[in-house]
Order: sequence, then structure tokens, then C-alpha cells
Amino acid sequence: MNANEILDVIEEIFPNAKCELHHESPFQLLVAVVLSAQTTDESVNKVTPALFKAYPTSKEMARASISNIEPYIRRIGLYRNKARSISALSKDLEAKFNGVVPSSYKDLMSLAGVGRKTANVVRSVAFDIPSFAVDTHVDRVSKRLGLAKPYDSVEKVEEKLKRKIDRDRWNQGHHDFIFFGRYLCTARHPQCQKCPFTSFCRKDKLEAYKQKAAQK
DNA sequence: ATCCCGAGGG
DNA sequence: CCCTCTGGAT
Repeated sequence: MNANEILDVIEEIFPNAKCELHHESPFQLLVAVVLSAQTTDESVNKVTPALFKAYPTSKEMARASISNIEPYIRRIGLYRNKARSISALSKDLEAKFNGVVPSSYKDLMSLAGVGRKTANVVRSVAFDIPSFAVDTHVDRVSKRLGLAKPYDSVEKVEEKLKRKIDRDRWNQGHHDFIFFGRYLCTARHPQCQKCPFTSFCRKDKLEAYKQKAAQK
């Protein structure tokens, strides 16, 4: 089964895969994605309503002190780094881009706390530019399904997925993999009974590789 | 390679 | 108790 066929099957199981981070503007999406690092989006959605009510745009966020931002996001973890990031990011957005979220990798990744993965999500969801963000779910699922090697970096995984999947399916395919990884092919106790791909799954090989890499 | 870090699930 | 959650900067 090739990558496009795998997507066909996943879309039968999860017909409504989409971005689940609540936001009302590209700026709010950008902040929500930064907050989502190592955190479930469900947790992010619990804190963003109050945060965005207090600071709806980069203008208000840039004026807030970090110590005023922290209480809003403390519950999601990594909160000091994240408060510092969204403060600096908002100030930069005002100063360099007049508060308008840019769409190029170069401009997006020049912002505090924004790396390749966050830039890809913003490009895809806010601007509908074909992109393929590789996060923990996409990385794990791609390697279990044999679309990437266990030792591939996230950059290499992104490159391979973009090569193997039709360009007009990149944005939807990203969310398909996320839903598959979040709700079926989970990290800890995947529901292999419900999985249509067990005949070629490489979960065991991936875990063996990780074991080996963890020693030393 | 390590650190940041709280919440929720098993 | 232990693991995982749409990472990024140092």
C-alpha cells in the first residue's frame, strides 16, 4: 500500500480530521501552536479563551509583561519558556511585520519560539499553503507505517512524506496522520485490533531501534 | 544531548 | 508510579 492509499484508508476511519486548536485569527493560531509544544491541544484550548480575551492581538500581547502572561498558561507546562516566547514573538510581530503574521518559512521562523513544525502548521492552517508539519504523532506514525526509517530526522520525514504524497493532499494528510496517531496508533497502547495496517507495521522494529539508541 | 514543566491517563 | 502530550532553544 502506498502513502496515498494509506491516506484513503485513514480518511475512511477519520473523515473529519482537522485542526483542533481554537483560534480566531492567524495570530491566535500562531500563539496556540507555540503553546501546544509537548502539550495536548485539549489543554491548550482550556487556557486560550481567557488568554485571548485579555490579549486578543499581538498589539495587546506585546504590551503585556511576561509575569502577567504566565498565570494564564501555567497549567500547560513549559510555561516560562512559552510566556517568554509569545511575548517576544508579539513584540517582533508588531515591530517587524506591523502585527501581520507572515507566511514564509524565513519570516515565521525568525519569531521567538517558532520552529519548522510551528511554521508548517501556520502555513497550512492559516494560509492554506501546501505544507507537512512533522510532530511527535506524524513522526511515530510515519515510521510505524514504513514511510520513513527509524533513524530519520523530522526534516527527513517531512521530505519523504512530501515526496510520497500528492501535493494537494499534504494539508489534509497532516491532520489525517495526527488523528490516526492521536486516537488509534497512540504512542503507548495503540489499538492494533482496529488497525488496517498491521500486515506491514514496523512498530516493533521502531521500538527496538529506540531501545538501542537509548543505551550509551 | 539537555532542559523546560504541568496535567491527564493507565 | 510512569509515560505522553501537534517543540524549540541552548
